[in-house]
Amino acid sequence: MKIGELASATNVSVDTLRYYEKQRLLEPATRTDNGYRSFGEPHVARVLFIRSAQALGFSLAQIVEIIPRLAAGNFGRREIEQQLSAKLGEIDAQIKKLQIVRANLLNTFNALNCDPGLPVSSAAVTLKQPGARVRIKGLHAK
Amino acid sequence: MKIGELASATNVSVDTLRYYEKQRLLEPATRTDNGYRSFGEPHVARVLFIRSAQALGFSLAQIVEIIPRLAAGNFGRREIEQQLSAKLGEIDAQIKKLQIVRANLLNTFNALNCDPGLPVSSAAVTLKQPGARVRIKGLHAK
DNA sequence: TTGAAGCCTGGAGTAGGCTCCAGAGTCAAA
DNA sequence: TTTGACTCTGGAGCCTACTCCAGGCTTCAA
Repeated sequence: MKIGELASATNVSVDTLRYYEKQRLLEPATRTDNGYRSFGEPHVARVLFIRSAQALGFSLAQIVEIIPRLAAGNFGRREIEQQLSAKLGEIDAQIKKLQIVRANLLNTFNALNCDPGLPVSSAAVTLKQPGARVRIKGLHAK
Repeated sequence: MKIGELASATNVSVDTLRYYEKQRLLEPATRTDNGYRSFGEPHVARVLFIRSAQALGFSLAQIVEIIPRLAAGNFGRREIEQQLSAKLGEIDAQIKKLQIVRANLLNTFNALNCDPGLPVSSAAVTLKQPGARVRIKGLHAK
């Protein structure tokens, strides 16, 4: 199939597919006489694999590293488990970080609601990391 | 104080401080005879404000927009509330997204643990968006 | 035959927030 | 006086994952 067909089959743009090829995420397609790329079913599977791995939070750099080892078959369950569990840890850390930001934001918000409407001029917010109280100078929480 | 001192006081690199000045996040420092920048306490407060706002998830572009209005005092509580609440929504959306990714990852992981250790060769993972079951072909969840 | 759609290549641009560099001047301590 | 730390400027580079472009060839339907 031609690149446009692969694009439709995978819902990935032709530009992106050429980019994947250049990044060695896809094996170079064979070429027809006119120089057009010719892809097969394995390419469809590969693109879907790439997209799924991305959805799991893996970067293209990580994926490009995993692929040849999968292909060679020397990628044991234990290794896959390690990669997945490392990724799980990263995601949990990221969620935790966002939750801290969220809590900080909420504190700022609450401080705002409880305060008399002072003029905001040289406002300065100071935060401490985990679940910190937020002070807004000039709008200050007492 | 010199730029290195401001850097120490705020725990922000000199490069970053010059970058902030260039981006108009910091008022241009006055200069001493030798051309060195000279900062004062307000600059410390400003840098801390910038970092705190960043910690709350605001981009520098958003911060640079907020600052002059804060300085001018024409930034009402309602407007601040709107900005904060919009940001809260963004963060919640981001957390939700990560939780989906996390669930997908966990599914992949579980599928792995329940399966007999088949050789992984042409592995292909397929995902559906929310809380989807994950199949790993060649390692497949039957 | 014509025109549109699709394909090719190499290369540049995008966003965001820095980070690093060269080459030169300044300053303070030993 | 020398050394080393610090400062200055303008500009380039980094990272990720694309996205777009020009200029040119190929294919296909009308």
